[in-house]
Amino acid sequence: MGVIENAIDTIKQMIIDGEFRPGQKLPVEKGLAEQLGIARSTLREAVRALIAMRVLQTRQGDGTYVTSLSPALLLDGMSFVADIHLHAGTGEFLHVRRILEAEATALAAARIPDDDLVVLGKLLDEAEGLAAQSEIDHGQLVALDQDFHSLITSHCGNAVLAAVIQNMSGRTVRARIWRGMTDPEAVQRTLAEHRAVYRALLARDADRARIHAAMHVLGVEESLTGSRSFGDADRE
Amino acid sequence: MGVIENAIDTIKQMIIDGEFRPGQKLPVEKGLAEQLGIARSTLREAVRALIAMRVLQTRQGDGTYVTSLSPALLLDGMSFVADIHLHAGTGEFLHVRRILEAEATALAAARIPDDDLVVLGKLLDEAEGLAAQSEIDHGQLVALDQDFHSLITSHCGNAVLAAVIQNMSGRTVRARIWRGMTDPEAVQRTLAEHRAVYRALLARDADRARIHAAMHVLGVEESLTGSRSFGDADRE
DNA sequence: AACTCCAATTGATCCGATGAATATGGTACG
DNA sequence: CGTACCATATTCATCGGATCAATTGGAGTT
Repeated sequence: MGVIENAIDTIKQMIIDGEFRPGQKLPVEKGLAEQLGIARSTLREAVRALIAMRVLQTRQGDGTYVTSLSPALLLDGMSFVADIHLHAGTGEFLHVRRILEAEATALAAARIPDDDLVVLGKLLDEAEGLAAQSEIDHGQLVALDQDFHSLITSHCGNAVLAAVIQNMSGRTVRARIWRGMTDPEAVQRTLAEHRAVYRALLARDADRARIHAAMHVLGVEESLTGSRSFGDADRE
Repeated sequence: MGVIENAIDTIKQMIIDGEFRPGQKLPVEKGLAEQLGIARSTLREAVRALIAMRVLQTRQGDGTYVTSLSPALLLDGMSFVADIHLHAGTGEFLHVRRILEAEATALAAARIPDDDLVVLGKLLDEAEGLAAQSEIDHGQLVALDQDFHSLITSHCGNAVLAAVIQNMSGRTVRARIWRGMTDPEAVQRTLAEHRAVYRALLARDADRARIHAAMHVLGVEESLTGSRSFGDADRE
């Protein structure tokens, strides 16, 4: 095994063993490099790999720190995977999201506080107001859509589940979905589905919430795979 | 934004744009560094980050290549996330796995070829033979368990779904589950659940397969969260 | 006590050199 | 002509040091 891979594993293990704890500051580069018996540039490459995994974080002039290591943080590299597979695998990612989001929405039905139900209602109102305009601001709709879904899933009681869903459709995918909705009717249908989910949550009805959430994502899936209007059909 | 982050994004974008395709060889380090206007060591740190994401791969003496970029490859960094959260978040990961594996098993009921059903049966026979010994080889059981589950989920018809499940319970988690089964009765129960899933698949009964798969993972969840026999209860 | 400013600390970036692994092309042999 | 072997060039791996830039913390001032 290479020196760098070795250093990466050593640092990882030190974290797993609790020698370095979340939020803790690591020794200075020179010191840590000597401790591991490697050159400073080599250590930097190892550190850089761990930064990419969101395990470490550096602040120039200050030091290198272990991140919070929260699932949400560590799993957010997944959105890049979703983005890079825009061409072929979008449907597969959405399928996973459908399975998880249906379940998370059902779980949230029993847990979401009344306050946040009010917020959801306001998000819906805002989105519907936006969609009624002659010039639809798709960027704003994407943001509202993201807020709506993540507010719900954040109350499913499982941080890992919420994080996976969040990253399952990356920002690029989500933006593309809404951008593809040139048909005003599709926008209306999507908003109606959102409201159906909202009503099920209001009624604290987990089963209805699950079904409406699944239906909603399924509608998105079909609008993407059904109508090949995205210019990617040329590749196998 | 830092020079390195810039380089990482540039290379990513070149891949997304198709300038660098899967399997393709990148320019030599010195050349690419000059092209991006950065020093070679800086480029190496960027490349190292992309290697950690499984986007690039280097072969000393040969060159740097773009990987296949398959979802299975890109998502396999997730298992590290699962491993690092052994202490607190195991239950949450298993919950996600339960949701996904139930669905994947149901999907596989209609798709798994007869040949692989035969293989599944053999895996079960082997595991049961192993469990009947006086000295149980837990390592071997873990391997068979992994083969059993991944053979099923690989036939769910969705590579992303299969990859996420595969990584949802990392090797460390899985090993720990089996190691925790000091009670021979628990081993027998687990094997019985495996066989129930197998029978449902044989009958091509998606609903039964889904329920038995969910039941199986749930049993594992409860054996972990119910009996705090893993020495991690000292941390909050 | 609060503020300003400077110096030490620390990561960011660059550079050049050497080592190690691989591929390639040529050469000798069958 | 084809194959096996070998020398060499190519390329990544690792190293050590130099300089730049950002942050911090304390000295000095008000």
